[in-house]
Amino acid sequence: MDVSHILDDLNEAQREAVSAPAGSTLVLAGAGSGKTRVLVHRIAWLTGVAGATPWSVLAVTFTNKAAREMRHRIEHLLGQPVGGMWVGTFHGLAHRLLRAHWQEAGLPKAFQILDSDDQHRLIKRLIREMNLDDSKWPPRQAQWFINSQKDEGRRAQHLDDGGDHYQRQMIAIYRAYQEACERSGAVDFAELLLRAHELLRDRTDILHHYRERFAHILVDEFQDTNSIQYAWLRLLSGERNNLFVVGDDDQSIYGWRGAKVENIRHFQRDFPKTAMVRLEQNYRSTANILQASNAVISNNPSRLGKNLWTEDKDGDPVRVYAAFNEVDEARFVIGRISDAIDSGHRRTDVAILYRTSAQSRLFEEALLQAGIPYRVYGGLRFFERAEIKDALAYMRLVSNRDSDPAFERAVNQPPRGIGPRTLDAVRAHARDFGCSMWHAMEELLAGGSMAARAANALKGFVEVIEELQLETTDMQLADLTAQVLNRSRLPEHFKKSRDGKGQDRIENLEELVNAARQFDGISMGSDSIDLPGTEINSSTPGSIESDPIEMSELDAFLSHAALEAGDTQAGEHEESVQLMTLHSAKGLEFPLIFIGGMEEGLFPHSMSSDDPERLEEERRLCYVGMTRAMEQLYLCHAESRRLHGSDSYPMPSRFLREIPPDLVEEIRSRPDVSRPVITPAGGFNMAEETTGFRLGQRVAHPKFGEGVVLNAEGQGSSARVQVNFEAAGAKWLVVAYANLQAV
DNA sequence: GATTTAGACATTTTT
DNA sequence: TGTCTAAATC
Repeated sequence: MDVSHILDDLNEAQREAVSAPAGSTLVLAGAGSGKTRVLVHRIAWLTGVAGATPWSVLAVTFTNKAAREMRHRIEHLLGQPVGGMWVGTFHGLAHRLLRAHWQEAGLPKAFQILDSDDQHRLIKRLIREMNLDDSKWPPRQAQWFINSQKDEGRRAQHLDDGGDHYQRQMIAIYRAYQEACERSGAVDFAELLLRAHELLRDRTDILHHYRERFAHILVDEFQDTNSIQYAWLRLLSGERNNLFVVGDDDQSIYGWRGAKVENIRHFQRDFPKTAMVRLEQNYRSTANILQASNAVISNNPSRLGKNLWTEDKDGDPVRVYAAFNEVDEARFVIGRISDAIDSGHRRTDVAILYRTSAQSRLFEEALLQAGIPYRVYGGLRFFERAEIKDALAYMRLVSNRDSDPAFERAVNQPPRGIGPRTLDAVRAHARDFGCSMWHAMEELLAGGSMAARAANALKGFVEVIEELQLETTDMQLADLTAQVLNRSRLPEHFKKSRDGKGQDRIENLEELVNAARQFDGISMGSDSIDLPGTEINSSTPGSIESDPIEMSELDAFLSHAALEAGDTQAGEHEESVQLMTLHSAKGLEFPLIFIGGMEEGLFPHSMSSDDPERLEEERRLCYVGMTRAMEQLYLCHAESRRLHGSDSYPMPSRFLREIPPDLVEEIRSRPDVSRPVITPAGGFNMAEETTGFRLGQRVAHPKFGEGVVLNAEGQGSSARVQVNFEAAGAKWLVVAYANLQAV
């Protein structure tokens, strides 16, 4: 294999990282410094130059998308497929381990994965069953509690309530939840990681096997790892310490979800001989954009320190637009986008970023009005849609009748006359005998003590599932799926709905059959089943793991649906402007970036601005957003914004002040346009005629300093204006007495 | 069992 | 202000 090109087109720091000697390596990779590139070239270097087999390489990412991209780029660079390499997400890899060693992990063979929605429903149900008031004990909070405990590696029995009521109750819910999961053979996302960790921790034979095998472990986005993921990596790396991690502490924006930036610092402590490489040359943005971003992030005290530089030209200044209100903000942004498109930019060159998803609506409306196609990131994904989950629930019952979450979902969907009272009886019986709901239902039916109507309804359901199970044995996955639609009568049910979504739902269900067919096609080709989030090896000679993973097509497909929820919108690859939250922009780049809502309270968000650590994370989020821009960066804030129904007069974000003024071009609200004002008399009027000031105009007050005119009312001597002062906030002033000066 | 209405509530999200 | 959920009602 010709490997000469592996180091050729890399800069010095990248080369140093890629060819680092065996042992632990920490690569601090700034935004746009070629992070993925280094990872991919490192793998190529290991297998091509250092003599490692693809077999011995484990590469871990956070998202399926990142995993796919990495594999793709490795194969492109090496010019051949790399079988045997494990490239996948933490969850995908943990899942694979658990499938291979389900017995040792204490799981049923056909264990199923609960997604967050399943988890939420289950917890909600349990809280009710425990006779707790779910307004006092919100399921969301319990879910958060359970997941954060698992992320820290803690089981319910390890926890101590410390005499605290709240704590005690949460622990009780955690315990009940875990028992319910065991009964149903269900594993949630956090459980995948925790179980996989416990498996390696408690079974030295298995641990040694994988330590032997994975001589090279590489981790992407290391700053996003949580405690259990880091523990898992340490366990697996063993004494060899061949851990190659890439990350950027300045881009850590998922602390709220358990990610520990400290892991980067701990890494150097835990692996004392770590080689550290900084990638500081940026290949993405112009010098002005980069300098502005550097200036903002430098306000964070706890950084490892990095200073990005570029050989690129200065480029345009960062443009800051002070909008009159949120509508004006959207109008301005869309106006600039039209201009950019007219002057030859593609729509896909442009992204609008915002802190909260609710902000997208105004931009969408403005884009719609301007007739510019757009795409919003986020939202429901294919396998998360209600109708899809309904169908999957039937499939889950076919695979495992003890799955209570699936039972609860499918039993009366479509409605077949099984009401809350019947279900309560089934639940009570299941709880009393510690069995699954399916089992409880069978016993109740056999007992004959049930009302005839309820019993018949339940029998109808039993029949559906049993028929399905009988007739789909040895059936192809796609045919099985089609048969599920037939027997469940879900399509007929949605056909009846008159909310306009019925047709969409039916089409989605048909798409599910297609998805199953595609999945079938993939796994038929290989000699083992393709597990989501991982790439399958061919065969391992005589080892623990060479035991083929015994898993039906159906179970593989169900796992795939949970671990890889699919795209937001099917087939939306049209040339369009991209809208997304700042969080989902991480890892992407666009020639033109617009960030809206640069206001105190919104960004940094009010829920994060009291705590210094969370404020730092907000600043990192700002840094992430700014560094997405290649050529032009627009930052917008509004003088007034309607938030939850009432008006607010936010101050411009502190992050704006942190940008050196010489890098900024301020854009004023169009001064030639006066806005109409409604006078108490009832008619329209121009603010300028009645008060002498235009809306949006900057004025100075002897006591309050400078501000912007937001509103005006009244006439003559009673004319008043509302001014948003930078220091004092929004105030109404009588023009005749206020002594305001235009600035 | 479906439809309507009232009430709560409102960061960020992948697996 | 807009959306989502849950009780209330037909």
